[in-house]
Amino acid sequence: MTAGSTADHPDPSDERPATPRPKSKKAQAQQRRTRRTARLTYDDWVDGALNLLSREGVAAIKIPRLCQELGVTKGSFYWHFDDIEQLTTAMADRWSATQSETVRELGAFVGIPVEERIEKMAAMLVDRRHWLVETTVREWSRSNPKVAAAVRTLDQEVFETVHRTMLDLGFDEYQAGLRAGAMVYIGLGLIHGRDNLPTPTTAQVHSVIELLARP
Amino acid sequence: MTAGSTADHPDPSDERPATPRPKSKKAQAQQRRTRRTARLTYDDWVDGALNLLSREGVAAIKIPRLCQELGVTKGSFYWHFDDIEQLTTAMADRWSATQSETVRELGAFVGIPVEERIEKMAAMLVDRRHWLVETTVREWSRSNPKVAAAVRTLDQEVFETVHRTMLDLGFDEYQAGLRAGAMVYIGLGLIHGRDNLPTPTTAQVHSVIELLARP
DNA sequence: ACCTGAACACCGTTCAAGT
DNA sequence: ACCTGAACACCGTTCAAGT
Repeated sequence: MTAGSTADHPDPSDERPATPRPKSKKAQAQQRRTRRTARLTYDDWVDGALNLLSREGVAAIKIPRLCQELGVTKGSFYWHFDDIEQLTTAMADRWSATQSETVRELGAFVGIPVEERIEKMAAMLVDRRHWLVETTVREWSRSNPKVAAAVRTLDQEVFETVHRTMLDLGFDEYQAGLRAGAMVYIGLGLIHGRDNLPTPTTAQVHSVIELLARP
Repeated sequence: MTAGSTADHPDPSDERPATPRPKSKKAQAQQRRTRRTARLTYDDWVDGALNLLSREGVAAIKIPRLCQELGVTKGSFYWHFDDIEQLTTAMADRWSATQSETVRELGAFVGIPVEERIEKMAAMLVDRRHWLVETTVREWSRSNPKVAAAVRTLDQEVFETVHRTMLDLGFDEYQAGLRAGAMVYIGLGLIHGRDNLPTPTTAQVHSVIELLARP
């Protein structure tokens, strides 16, 4: 996947208006609630859409709904975007950037003692906050390739980190890959299956991790 | 108009027309390709929809598309169904009945030696045929509560079977629940995550199961 | 009993016209 | 540069009218 040209006509310079907004304090203040006169920028649309997404879910990402939210007509939307897919792509890009926080958090794991790492991983798995976001985003990823790509990157990053930890614990390549894979797939299973089966307790998660991390 | 109409009211006898079709060989032959004169039954619609689903995916379940497929107009659809949700519900019911095959297959596991059970479970996990169906149905379940319920039942049934196996292997209640949960969540993770991470080999799946099934 | 045909609301998309 | 307003295609739904 080169560059990011989603459409079938390659014109990279046109893909994203590069946000040439002057945006004085006046405009910035007006953005607070009832914006009426201030023109919208590309970023305003993406912000508004992500805002809507988090508040009302993936079903609310409809052009009329968004236009109502921003106080403009549908024609305005199509001045900024080629189609609704470009919007979701932009949303996915923005989300990817934001979510790098989680990746950094994972990267920091490598610096700390292995025992603590296991503790932290167990904590991340049981953290309900994560699940809410993850479920929404992964549902969204089913209908959006860009989001799917971002999720895939995160999954691989998680695997790498866990894999590294297993190697640091003294497992050979095969065993480390095995156990890391099991852990990551358990995590993915938890994200998708927690509604169908009794959610494991922190103690149980901890026990399983110990089981897989012990030689 | 409230007489015998299939409106949105509790009237069990009316809920499902009970398929009172005579359906002679003539009609049955005509159903093959270009049906034109034969009237459609409730079951014809459900069959056609499931057929479409398997051939063209969840996106093809549109009323105009289905009508074109069956050679009738949209009005016909609304004589048989209250809305599109009732169609998908009927499809889910039919699928649930079909899928009981998998459940029976699982039930039969309890009768065989534990070592073989583990073999069979590993085989089911690696069987690509399962994944294709599972992925489609589980994607569908995200937008259809009836399908979601059927999937949940299956998941619980799988957990019960694995749990039983762990108990039969000699684990106590806590350990059996722990290890069964880990296995099932790994399976769910595989269904959803196989595109994001390298798919484990049969040998690897086997190793992990042995790891979790060994005291 | 089963279906047609036309209508309506709603969403995505286009475009000429405005400022 | 950014937006309005009106149009069109498409999908879900309703309903009077046909056989």
